[in-house]
Amino acid sequence: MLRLYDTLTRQVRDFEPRVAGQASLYLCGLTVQSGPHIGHLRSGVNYDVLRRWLVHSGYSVTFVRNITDIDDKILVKSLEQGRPFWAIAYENEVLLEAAYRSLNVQPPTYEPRATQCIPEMHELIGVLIENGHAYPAQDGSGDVYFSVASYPDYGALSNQRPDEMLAASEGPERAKRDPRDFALWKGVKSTEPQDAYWSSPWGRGRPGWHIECSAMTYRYLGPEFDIHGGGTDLVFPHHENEMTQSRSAGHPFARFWLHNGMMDLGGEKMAKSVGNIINIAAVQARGLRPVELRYYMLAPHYRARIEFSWEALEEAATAYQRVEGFVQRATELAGGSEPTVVSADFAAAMNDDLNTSAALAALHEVVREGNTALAAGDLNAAREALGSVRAMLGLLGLDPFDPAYAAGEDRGIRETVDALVALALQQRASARERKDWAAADAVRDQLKQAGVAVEDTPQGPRWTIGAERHAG
RNA sequence: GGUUCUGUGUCCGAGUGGUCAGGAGCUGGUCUGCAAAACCAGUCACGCCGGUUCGAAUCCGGUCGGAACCUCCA
Repeated sequence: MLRLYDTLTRQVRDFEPRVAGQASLYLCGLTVQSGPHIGHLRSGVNYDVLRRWLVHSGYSVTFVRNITDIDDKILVKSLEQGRPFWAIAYENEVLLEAAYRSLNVQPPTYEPRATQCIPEMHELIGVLIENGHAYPAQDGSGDVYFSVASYPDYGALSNQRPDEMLAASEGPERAKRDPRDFALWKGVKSTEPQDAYWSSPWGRGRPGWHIECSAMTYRYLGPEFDIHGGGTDLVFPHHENEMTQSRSAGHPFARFWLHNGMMDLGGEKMAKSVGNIINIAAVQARGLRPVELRYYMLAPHYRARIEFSWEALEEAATAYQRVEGFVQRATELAGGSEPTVVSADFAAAMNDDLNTSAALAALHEVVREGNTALAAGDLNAAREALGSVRAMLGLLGLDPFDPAYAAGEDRGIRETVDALVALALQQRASARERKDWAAADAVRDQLKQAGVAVEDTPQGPRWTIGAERHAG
């Protein structure tokens, strides 16, 4: 039985889906105002693992992850660059998709963009105005606000009392009745790109931030769905406001609220505005692979904060390589095995609020057993361990044989390298035969410099192309 | 001011009222011409002060430190 920590009730609860056998998930995706950094990608990886685990647990999963393709920052860039807002949004969306792919994050079932749901937003806002939860501004600005005072439970998700909150200040205070009221619809401003507006019953304008998610969840998942996820930084005001407006419209909304911890660097949340960001390209420039980054992100629990450091990432890479090494050697020696069953410890860990940290510990147990079997020549036991290890790796999206990680590997080149290395190893073998250790080691050292690591095994030498470590 | 999270061994990082986290590192051993990999053994712990308890790192109170949110944010 899967148990998940729910932010709203602030406790770990049994996951009971709305419809037996089905699970509906909504993840607040990114605002595509720039390329993603690894902090952004953490939520994608975390919820990808949740999704895989739900599928493994027998659920039919509908997973929606949105793209916010219009917001203040995108509009500012639009003006700065003299390009339509959608050009900027789409450019960054493409970068985001590439980053997800490199990390083996599966595409969601649906990936709506905020601007694709404008009619649904209008409908929702209309309902809220009708039932007295929202009001069009009286100053002719075209803004429509949600009235926080109309919803007694406001603050339930973030556990705050409205009277103790600092007043929100959403730009110039136009015509809010209460400073805590938030915009559902923003009327035209002469200072913004004029191609970023839609007509509406309240005049030309653009969406407020929170309404998009309420509209998209309703359209793709219905008035009630199982899990709503996002980073902890979204709890307030974004998720609080989403829940408030959807419930005010009569929708029960999310049954579970999941929030992942932040990726920090230098003691602060990784953020472009702080300037402490690391992206995938920087990781690769350091000689580390995306799959190793993914392992690093799954090593701690999803709700824990990660204080990023290269040292810790490199340690994680070493740990992953240990697992990877077993998978490769076991496959070579014991023959391939399709993924089989996960260990009981692994399943228990995953069911316990997705404790990937404990799950990885369970994985390493089986890897060690498999290595022991290989050392003892017990190929049956090794093959059994291999199947289990691959099953567990697959659920974490870390299987080294996953085609997602083979991208960019050119088979033709691989064969050429294979032949060249074989030639070099022949020379080394003959040097070893005449006990010319210096010559033999020279061959090995040169291969090493070229990025080819040679190991002698009872079955003869084997070689692997290691990730090139950074040189300082 | 309010809300929430957090402080574990050399490092990363789980967890539970009493019995092994796991990984990285280091030391010793096995194997190897040497290495590498692997295996075996060892290494090292719960911010501080009180309290509850037969027993607490795990519960409670206090205290010190760090972070997130209350403004755009994964």
